[in-house]
Amino acid sequence: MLPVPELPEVETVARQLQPRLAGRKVHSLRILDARLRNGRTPALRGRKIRGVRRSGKRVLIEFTAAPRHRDDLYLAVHLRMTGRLLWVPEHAPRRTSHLRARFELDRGTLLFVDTRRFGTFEWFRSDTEAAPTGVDPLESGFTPRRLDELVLGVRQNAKAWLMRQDKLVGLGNIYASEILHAARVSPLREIASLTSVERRALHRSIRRILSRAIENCGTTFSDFQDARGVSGSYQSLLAVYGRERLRCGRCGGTIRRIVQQQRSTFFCPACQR
DNA sequence: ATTATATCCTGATCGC
DNA sequence: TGCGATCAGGATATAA
Repeated sequence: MLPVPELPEVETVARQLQPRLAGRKVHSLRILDARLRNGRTPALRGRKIRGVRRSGKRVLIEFTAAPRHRDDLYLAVHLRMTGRLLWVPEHAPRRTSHLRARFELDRGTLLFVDTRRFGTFEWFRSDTEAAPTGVDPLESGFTPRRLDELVLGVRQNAKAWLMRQDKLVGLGNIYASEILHAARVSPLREIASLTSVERRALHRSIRRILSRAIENCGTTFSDFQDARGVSGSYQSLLAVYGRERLRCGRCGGTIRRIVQQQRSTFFCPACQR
């Protein structure tokens, strides 16, 4: 199973890149896939990387101003399905398939590899401009009250709602199922019909599942020099996703797979009401 | 205005 | 063994 980058995976990528890239000077950027050139690609020569962090589901790379470029610059990399940001120390000229862009740095190279080419580059001049529209579920502003406001008047089912990036930013197909299971809420429930007790459980589950995933993602993506970079223990954390017909670890019921919004949803009908 | 659906893309897997 | 069909899903454009 491929670890599709949702919030915890993107957080992990950003945390691992930060110490390696912060302070590095950029010699050049070569974009090899024209799809990554939406509008103008700003000049990078002479800029340094100030830092790398997560912004919603995107990796935000912050560049300093430079003598010839007076403004700060921000690049938001959206990994979508198969995008990988790989840091290669020194000059290790490796043959990499699906290479879409490469940053030559004063020490090492940053590669953007993306088999399915869904990934995107977006350039911004300030971090407010780069900020996502939805609420970050791990920020302090995401309170139970805020959740109440966000679901107000929405008539979608709980699964579809959780994946709306204009409400909460960062959840995808896998964690949406996991969170609903943790909250004991059926994915079929209309989101605005949840009781206050259920909404409270949902809020808790969103934060708990994401935090726990972040704690464990170090083992999911452990090695940025390996283009595969993915190993096993991720799967053992999943309570329902990909576990159709298996037993629910909480109640012993049988996990079911249904299709919502053309996407698989996994849940336990016995304990998710 | 809000919600549902088709589309992008390519490697892996499935069925015959 | 081979080959076409199907599946996977984040976000967006388009349709309802």
